Amino acid sequence: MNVTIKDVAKHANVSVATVSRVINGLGSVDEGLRNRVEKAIQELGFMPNHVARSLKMSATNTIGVAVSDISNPFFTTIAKEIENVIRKKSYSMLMVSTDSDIQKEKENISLFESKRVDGIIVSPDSDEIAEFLRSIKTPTVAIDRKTLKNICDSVYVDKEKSMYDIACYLFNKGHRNIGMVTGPKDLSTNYDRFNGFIKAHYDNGIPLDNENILFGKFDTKFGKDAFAQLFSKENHPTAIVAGSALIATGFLIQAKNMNVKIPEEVSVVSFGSVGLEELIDLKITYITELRSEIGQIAGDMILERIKHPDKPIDLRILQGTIIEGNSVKSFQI
Amino acid sequence: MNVTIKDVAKHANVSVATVSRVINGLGSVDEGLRNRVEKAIQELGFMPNHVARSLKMSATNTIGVAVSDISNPFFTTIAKEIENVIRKKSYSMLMVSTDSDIQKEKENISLFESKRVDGIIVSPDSDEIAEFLRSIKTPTVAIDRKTLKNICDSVYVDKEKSMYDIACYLFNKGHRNIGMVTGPKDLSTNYDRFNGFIKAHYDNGIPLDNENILFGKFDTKFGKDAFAQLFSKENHPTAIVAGSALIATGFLIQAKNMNVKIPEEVSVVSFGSVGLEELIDLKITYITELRSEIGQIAGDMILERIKHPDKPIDLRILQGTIIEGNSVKSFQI
DNA sequence: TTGAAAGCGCTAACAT
DNA sequence: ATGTTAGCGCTTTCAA
Repeated sequence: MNVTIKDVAKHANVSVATVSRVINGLGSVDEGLRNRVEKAIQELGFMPNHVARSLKMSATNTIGVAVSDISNPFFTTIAKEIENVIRKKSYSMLMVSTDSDIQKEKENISLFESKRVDGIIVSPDSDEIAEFLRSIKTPTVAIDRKTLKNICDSVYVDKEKSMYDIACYLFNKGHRNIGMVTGPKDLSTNYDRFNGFIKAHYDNGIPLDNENILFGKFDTKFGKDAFAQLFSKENHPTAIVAGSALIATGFLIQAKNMNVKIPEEVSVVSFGSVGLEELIDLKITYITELRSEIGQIAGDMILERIKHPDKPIDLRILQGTIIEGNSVKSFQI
Repeated sequence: MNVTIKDVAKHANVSVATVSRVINGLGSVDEGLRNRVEKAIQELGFMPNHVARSLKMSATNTIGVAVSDISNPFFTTIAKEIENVIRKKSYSMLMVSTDSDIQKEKENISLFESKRVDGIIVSPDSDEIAEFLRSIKTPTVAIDRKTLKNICDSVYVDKEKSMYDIACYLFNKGHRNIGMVTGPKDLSTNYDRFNGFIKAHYDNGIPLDNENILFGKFDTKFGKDAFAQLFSKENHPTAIVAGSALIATGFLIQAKNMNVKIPEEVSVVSFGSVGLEELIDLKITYITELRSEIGQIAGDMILERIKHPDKPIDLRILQGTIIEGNSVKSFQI
């Protein structure tokens, strides 16, 4: 049914070995033969079968990418960069959503292994996956997950440091009562934020009110609810840190609903750019997420790991930068 | 190096055929043997090699998805639905960005063919690709591209009808001078909008000012520029239709900059939800894009096509619905 | 420089 | 019910 290398060989009156050499540009082959073969390929419309090649070569030139939600902009930006990097080396990207379901996550990784992808890039939503990940032999890179740093190559922004920096930034502006609102408590990335928050308080000798720390979901609704809750407190924070741009957007909506002025009545800082400044006369101060960088590095790392399967675990910890807007009030000290 | 079916067979003291039967649950195999095989699989940590299976079966259980930008929310929402549909039938998704580059587009499709994907889903950015698409034998589904409807299975929202409906809606509200701002002129989806726009004018006997029609890019910046241009006209439109939510966002920003009140001074309607109403006290009237539906249908269609390669071309034309906000002023007639 | 042939891991037709 | 074996399309060693 499909044209094979054998058909080409017959048509060009050469051996399959010669055809293979021509296709791959390996070995030396006589000018005349080469032309005949190329003509035959043209005439028959031959396309090399990568499946057969993969079987023979034990390499599929495919990278599997498993993230919780392939429609989440954080991951799609990263995926785009990954694809951009690996395509240059003739790799393709197999993408799956794990829907934050640990079972699905394992199934997907197993599927990747069965499909014999050459490398896997993951951002697991639970640390349970760690031992499973340790058991697989396919090269793996973890993105945005500090907890896997001893298990496989990892690249992530140091969220503890990010939060630490933000808190210190606020302290420097004279704030002494600040809140933090972020995603699920059991995601390490939120635990990191939590640690940075605590450490900053400790290092600056500022007492910490536990009620100022709210874990929930990375979405607008939780941002709204959390803002209302924090702002309704007797002694409400003078500044609140949002664990994501969506949460920060929730803040803005709720602040508007409650007629609370930012930054006059409460300051806001976000993880990642909110990007609505042109629409709302307010530039939210934020710390960079480095999505593109993460994607690029993850792509580089997986290729590197495939090339050198036995080199020691590689680790790339990125540091975010605070981009100042006008959402933080400065107190006279 | 890797455990194969042969190793399992040896370890369990059976033939490879028996192992294969156990793995695939086909044919009948004695209870005792089955157990031995399963134990061997466990002990050796055997994972079936899908590459070999694919070669043998001439089926990879993989769908290739090629869109212009895998970080564009329109496509990622669709991709998510596609993956959701096909995973249930044990298919995986290979994703590539074509960056609106026709050359890359062809390369990607060729790559898909070489990788022997069982089906391809595309949303080409140029009609040039049509003849190329016609030449391939792999089952193909086109999304959001009316022009391919005679070449392969297609699913799209009828943008001509959408625009027609919007224009009529505005006429009914008493508008007689309306503008449209959309993406690239050479994208059929914009040509469709154009046609609907013209037809609505014609059918309603309303004269059309060509200067009211602006083609450009599907982004915020173009939205801003176009709004400024249209609104600066001597006799500016009383309503402007945005070809995408990003363009509409540009309108909002520029309206704010120019201190133009919506809908008092100019009405706005958008293709797709802008989704900022909570933040700006304005619900932009829009027509639905049906992203999820497109993705789901595309997934169904490609599976169906794979099952029945020779059935006649299938076509699913969806109709958007106008969701009324408060961005359109009603004139007394 | 070129070709013959083995073998990658699997499925399934055929034989037992 | 189970095993033997050919063959999917390719790469590559080895021999010529």
